[in-house]
Amino acid sequence: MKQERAVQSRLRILEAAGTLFRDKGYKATTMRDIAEAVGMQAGSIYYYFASKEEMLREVTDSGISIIDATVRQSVTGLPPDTPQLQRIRAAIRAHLHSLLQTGECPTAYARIYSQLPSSIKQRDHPMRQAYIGYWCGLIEAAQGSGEIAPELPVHTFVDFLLGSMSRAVEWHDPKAVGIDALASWIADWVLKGIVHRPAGAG
Amino acid sequence: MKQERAVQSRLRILEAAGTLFRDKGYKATTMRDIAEAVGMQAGSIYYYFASKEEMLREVTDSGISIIDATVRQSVTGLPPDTPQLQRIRAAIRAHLHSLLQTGECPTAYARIYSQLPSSIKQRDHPMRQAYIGYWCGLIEAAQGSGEIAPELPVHTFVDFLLGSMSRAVEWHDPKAVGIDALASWIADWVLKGIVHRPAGAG
DNA sequence: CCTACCGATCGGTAGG
DNA sequence: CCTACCGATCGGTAGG
Repeated sequence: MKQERAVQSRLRILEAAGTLFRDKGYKATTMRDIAEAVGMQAGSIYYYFASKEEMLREVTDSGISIIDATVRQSVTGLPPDTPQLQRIRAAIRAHLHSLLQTGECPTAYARIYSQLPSSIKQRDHPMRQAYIGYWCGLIEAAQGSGEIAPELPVHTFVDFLLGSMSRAVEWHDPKAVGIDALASWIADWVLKGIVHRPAGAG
Repeated sequence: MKQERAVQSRLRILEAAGTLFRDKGYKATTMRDIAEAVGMQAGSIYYYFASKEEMLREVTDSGISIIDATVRQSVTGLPPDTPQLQRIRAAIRAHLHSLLQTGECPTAYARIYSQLPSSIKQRDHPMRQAYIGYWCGLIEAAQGSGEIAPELPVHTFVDFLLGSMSRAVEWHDPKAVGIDALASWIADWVLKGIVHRPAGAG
């Protein structure tokens, strides 16, 4: 029916907007860019969205939601006796997958976050904090089990780790290194370090 | 004399532009924003700069140049017998200092790089590659001396490390953690890892 | 969904 | 450096 079609068009527009926001930034993307990408006239977008900012809101909401859900599911799906370090590894892999492979919204979120209007940043803040808090919980659980150094400043480390992965969208080349290999490397680097240990500890 | 004054005004404009580019992004910053920040009229800026893009070019040039020079000097200034790992530590500290403390251009560079016009990206490419190459050399030297694991994929690791530090401009809070402390932590994390080693190796 | 259009604002220029 | 202004383009609206 007609409502089905409208929902489809809405999604097509949102996908085009996410792609353009990701590639050009929010301000640099015009309603006419988005309209052209879906074969419409600029004014027609307002049949589906109240404003440009509403589109941005939906793209960022979708971005952080997908990342959060992907990571939590990947950890929840592990056997109950999985070591904490393996949970962290699964979370790293899932986070990178969501950023580099799920679609345009998570990538757009990682790329344009710093220059979002403050109204959207405020709205986004609780979800972002919840996601960071989940990661802190993962690290603290590994400290509790003795797998991670107890003196590690957890929150700063989580900021560092999440930031390092967000930046991967700028330099990762899927033709050179697969996502699973990259995730495994990054996990090795931050868990075991890169110094040479001939005895093979870690 | 008058030329002195003109040079000063040029610098003031460039500093204001860098600050605004850093905080709002390139497209979202208008010539009228910049003019207002230095107490001029919008048209007056064109007495000093041919275009908005010329200002962006000077800001990004200055940004990467400062980062590159700061890091190289910090390593060159070390005693000749300094271990390779200590050189890497010095480079991490210098890179973070240049990003978080030197001024607006390095921060602007790190923040807006991904959305630069391709003409500027192309112009910037050699300097960027040279900087990344310098880091690869530091890591390879440490592999040569046996201090870093020989199987480490150097280029990917450098992308990861530089990206992780660039992102620190988004989350670092100088009131919570000083730059030197942060640099030391990050060096510990990627060199030694965060796993708990009661024996205290590394 | 399109046509036709709006007020505002943009980067940039002419002339002083 | 300012005043005054330009053509283009922006987000958004009215009416169908």
